[in-house]
Amino acid sequence: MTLAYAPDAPLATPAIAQVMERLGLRMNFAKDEEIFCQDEEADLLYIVVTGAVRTTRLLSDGRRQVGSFYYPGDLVGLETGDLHRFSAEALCDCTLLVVKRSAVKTFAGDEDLDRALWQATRRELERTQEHLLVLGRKTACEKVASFLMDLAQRDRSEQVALPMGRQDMADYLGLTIETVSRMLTQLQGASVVEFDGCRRFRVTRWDALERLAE
Amino acid sequence: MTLAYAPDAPLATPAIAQVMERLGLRMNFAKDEEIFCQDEEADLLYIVVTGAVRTTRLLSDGRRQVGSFYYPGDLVGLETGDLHRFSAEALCDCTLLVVKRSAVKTFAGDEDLDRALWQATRRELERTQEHLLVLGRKTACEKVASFLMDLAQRDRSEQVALPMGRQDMADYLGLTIETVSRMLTQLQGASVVEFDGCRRFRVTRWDALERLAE
DNA sequence: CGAAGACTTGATTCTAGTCAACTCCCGTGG
DNA sequence: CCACGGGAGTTGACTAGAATCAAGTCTTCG
Repeated sequence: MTLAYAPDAPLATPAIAQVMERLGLRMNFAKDEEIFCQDEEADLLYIVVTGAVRTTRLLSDGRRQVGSFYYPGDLVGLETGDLHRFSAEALCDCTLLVVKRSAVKTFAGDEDLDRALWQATRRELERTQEHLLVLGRKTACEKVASFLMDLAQRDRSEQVALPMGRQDMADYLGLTIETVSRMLTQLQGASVVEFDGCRRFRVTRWDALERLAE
Repeated sequence: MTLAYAPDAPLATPAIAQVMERLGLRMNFAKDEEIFCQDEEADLLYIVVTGAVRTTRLLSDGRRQVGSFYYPGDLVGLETGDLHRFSAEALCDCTLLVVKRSAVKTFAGDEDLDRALWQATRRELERTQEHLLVLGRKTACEKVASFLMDLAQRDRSEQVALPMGRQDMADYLGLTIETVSRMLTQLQGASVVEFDGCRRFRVTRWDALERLAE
């Protein structure tokens, strides 16, 4: 069954982007630089302008879960009440628009903005629910296939870039790097995808990928 | 590390409950009756009055993921854009308050209501993120332990009721019923919890349960 | 060119899944 | 009230899939 779910639609609407442009500050982050930290107060809201961001959460013994990846146009920092429940880090050098929540709040009367932020929160929830299904009920191969599928759908060009390393993929999918690597090799062996170096691939058989992603 | 996370706080605020009381309809559902269906249009919003509800999502081959359980005071049906991404079913005979989204929309000017609904969506997102962590990075034992912990925190009485069967627990935790059963036996063997029949338990060692839940 | 880090591959282990039998409830009807 | 039956839950033996441990190889970058 198919769901009306567009993983590639950006989270920020024009209404939000406009306000953030007006009130916000452009900031650059280096690869792996921390944008905000788990358990820190959630003061700011971000839009990715260029580059990509990951959110992560650590268990006390060091196990890590990647919550999500964010690309240009995505709102980051919604995933939260008063405290950040995840950390956010730059996946590569990137530029973000940053704005104080309190500054956004002075626009509270602005119905469009409120509605847009709520809408964005709902879309974030939808993404998280898709992710839940992947973690709970898919095999390693299905996880990796659906991950590549999501990326390829977002970036419709022939060559799809993987902005994250194997460890990030593994921690996103609830696997180890070795298992991710093996599944990638397997998908290549089945001529479903074709890698050109380890950070760039091409889907050679969409139907097969779709079927494997379940 | 501890997070300011209260899994037992109901999702509906007084502002929402008040409007729903005014505009809503009380409906009864029998055990296992469908409340709404995956891929159906999302017209209605629900508050659990008595009983409990589960949301589920099916993969084409029959694998099932339980999205969440809802108890009295919880809002159900937020988890959605225009189409329901999950089905909802009564876990036991239960009563819900039902209201049309469009009816709520006529109160759009009501800032409190809008804010409360957004807030509720954010709390739903938080719950989903906690669930994500459990599915992605915890072992079978930790999954079961943290599940029992959540239940026990919600229902602070000595004897905690399990309103769901083993299959629902398994599909919520991404396990099989056999594994859930084994882990429950194990936790009992370690004198962490004590079962009185298979639908009722008591936490005998909170510290141990907390440690096992990670 | 050399070194460090990222990725892949192989051998082995271990956790959770599968399949099958068994037990315990619990409700029903004699 | 007890016997029976069926569904839910538990337990055991075995298997499969992913994790772990340990080399390797490929990249990238100074």
